[in-house]
Amino acid sequence: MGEASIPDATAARLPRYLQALRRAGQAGAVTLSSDQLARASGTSAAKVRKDLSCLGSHGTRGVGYPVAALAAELARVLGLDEGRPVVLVGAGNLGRALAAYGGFERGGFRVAAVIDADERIVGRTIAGHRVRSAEELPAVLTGTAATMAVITVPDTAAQSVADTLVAAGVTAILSFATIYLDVPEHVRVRRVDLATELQLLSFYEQADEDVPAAAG
Amino acid sequence: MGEASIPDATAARLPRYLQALRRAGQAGAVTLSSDQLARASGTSAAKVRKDLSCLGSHGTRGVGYPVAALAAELARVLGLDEGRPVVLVGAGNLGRALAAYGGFERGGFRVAAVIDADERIVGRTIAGHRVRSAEELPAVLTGTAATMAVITVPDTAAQSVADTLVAAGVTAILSFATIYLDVPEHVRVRRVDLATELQLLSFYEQADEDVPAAAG
DNA sequence: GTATGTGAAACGCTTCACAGCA
DNA sequence: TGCTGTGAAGCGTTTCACATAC
Repeated sequence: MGEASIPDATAARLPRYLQALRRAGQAGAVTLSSDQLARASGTSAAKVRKDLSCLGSHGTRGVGYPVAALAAELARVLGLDEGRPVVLVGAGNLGRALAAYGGFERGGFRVAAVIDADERIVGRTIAGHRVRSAEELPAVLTGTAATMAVITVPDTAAQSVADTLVAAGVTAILSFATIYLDVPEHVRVRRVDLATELQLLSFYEQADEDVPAAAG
Repeated sequence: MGEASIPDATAARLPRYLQALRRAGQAGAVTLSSDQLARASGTSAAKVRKDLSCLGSHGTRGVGYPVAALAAELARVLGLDEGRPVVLVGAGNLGRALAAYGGFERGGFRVAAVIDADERIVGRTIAGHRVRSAEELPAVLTGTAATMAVITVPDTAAQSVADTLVAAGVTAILSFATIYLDVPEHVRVRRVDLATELQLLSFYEQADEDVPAAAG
């Protein structure tokens, strides 16, 4: 059949394959070999083949993978067939930047609403959306049928926002707060944290200095 | 001894431990058990103990880990002893938001310079830094001795910026571009991508819908 | 000839279970 | 009694190598 059950490590790479395929398609490519796809998505050819074999056999031996068909298949598996509604909570610097960044639309999503607790911001228009107040959050979620949310509020408010979101039926949260959110088991949270990423890079820099003979 | 060689999976969790410890310390905690630390950093007690054992024995049986001493040790291992200089390339919406976000300082870093190619932005002051032109990049890197950089420029410019950074001695890059950067082996790149994160969340939502019997 | 699809081996990470120490 | 530190077992991921198909 198709995707019986996809390993976590594979799932985490599917969005990157989709991105690489779309870019290659826009550049005019009709087929891509596992090696080319690996290069464009920063993995290895063996991983690409193993990963894509989870979705069924879409490649042609001696030729490669059909760019358009595989991109469509990946979009389907990822649940991106139609612009999925996402609610953005927090219209501060970061929230506004993300809304303007275009990452939502580029990724196949639709900003269904923008929410902020600060009354000075409520009513403004950001990325074509009138910012709505925190009190409206439950009603907005019901109205838009959104089950995905992005949180860019300060740490102190993040847990309370998450609780409200979960109570209103949200099951997937992308959080830019630095704290670890406590949510029910059926809710998926992914965290993005600038400081953590930089610190990890810092660690590897230091480690490489200590052992400079690695690439003898 | 100390950290003979730290596994990748462990290294990736060290920043989270540090964050949790600093927060607990500010809240007045003196010691933390592996279970408490696990809860605060979103992992498991077994992982915490295994991870921290890589750094040597810093815990006390029957008591837990000393918050202040362990935080200091982690900061040392991560190379955060003094505010490490980081160069921010790209002063658009996202770059400005990150600079204002406070993630650099909170993480133990210092913004050494802000760079942008847009002449309309050059000369403005962002987070206390006068934005400098792209031509100044090599000189700025030499002058600040920065080896870490954050890239928030458009995809089309990202590879060229990365090349310049690498040529000027940068060995760690945090990129918000969606493309995969091609860099020499000794350079570490970490990518943060809103669309990828959302797509992965979307996949798990869809998967959970298809198999709703998972949690009996 | 060229590139996919896939079993099998190798590797690393996580979990378990408990000895050891305060 | 409570919690750390750690060998060993269990599990998932990556890599390898090659049969298979175009």
